Amino acid sequence: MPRPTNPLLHGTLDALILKTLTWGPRHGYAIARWLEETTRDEIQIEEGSLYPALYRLEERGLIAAEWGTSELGRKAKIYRLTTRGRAQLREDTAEWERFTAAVSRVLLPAR
Amino acid sequence: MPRPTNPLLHGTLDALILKTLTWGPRHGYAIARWLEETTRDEIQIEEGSLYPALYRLEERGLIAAEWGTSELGRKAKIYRLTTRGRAQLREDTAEWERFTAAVSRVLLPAR
DNA sequence: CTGGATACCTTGACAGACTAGGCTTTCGGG
DNA sequence: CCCGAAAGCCTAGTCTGTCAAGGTATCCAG
Repeated sequence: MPRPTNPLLHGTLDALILKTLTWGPRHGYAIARWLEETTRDEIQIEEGSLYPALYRLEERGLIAAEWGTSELGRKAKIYRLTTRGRAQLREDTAEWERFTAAVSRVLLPAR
Repeated sequence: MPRPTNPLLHGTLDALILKTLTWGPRHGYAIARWLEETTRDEIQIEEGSLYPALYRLEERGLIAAEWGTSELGRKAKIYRLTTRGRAQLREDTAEWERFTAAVSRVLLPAR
């Protein structure tokens, strides 16, 4: 039973990527693996979503890329969080908390 | 300063509408007003999102419509939750809880 | 040598919220 | 009496962002 494509991810992926990079620079493929592991496969990161997201973030100056080498010795594009990215993450996180709190007030009242 | 269009809403609007109708039948306009009030304006329901969403839900048999009269005596389309809608809401809510829990594990670790 | 994992990239489709209009009716104020 | 705002509903088109499905190249195991 494959998980249906998840519209809930809309808008949160960027923040998830930024947060991942707070633990240190990583290449794209590793970011996806780490996210899936951390969310216990609850959130699947498709490569067709991942790479466009990385470009978006780089273009906005929130992350910076540099070609390097993966742990396994492969060529890989290593991303790191910029100062602006760190600030954006704070904003995104706050926004996300406000939003989920609002939805919870509707969906899960009296808990 | 208008709030930028919120991609986070993607996918949650349907559940919010269904949940609203668990408190009794309402017309579209009232659903939007109730949601904005309950979320303290945190979530703005645009009519361009609302009405298409209502059609979607009606087409899926999750809500049912009937022309009637609003509290102010105006002509209004009154929606009520169907049995299938109630079941869908349970699923959507569970899905939403799983998803937000996963995101929280990433975004808000060690809390 | 074949298949799978690692790693990156891209095109096109699609879903869904939003913009920006439009319509009618009612009501209150000037 | 007129005008504007609020109550209600509707929709065509745009935009954003995820996804499916392809592609490339390298390396290693069997």
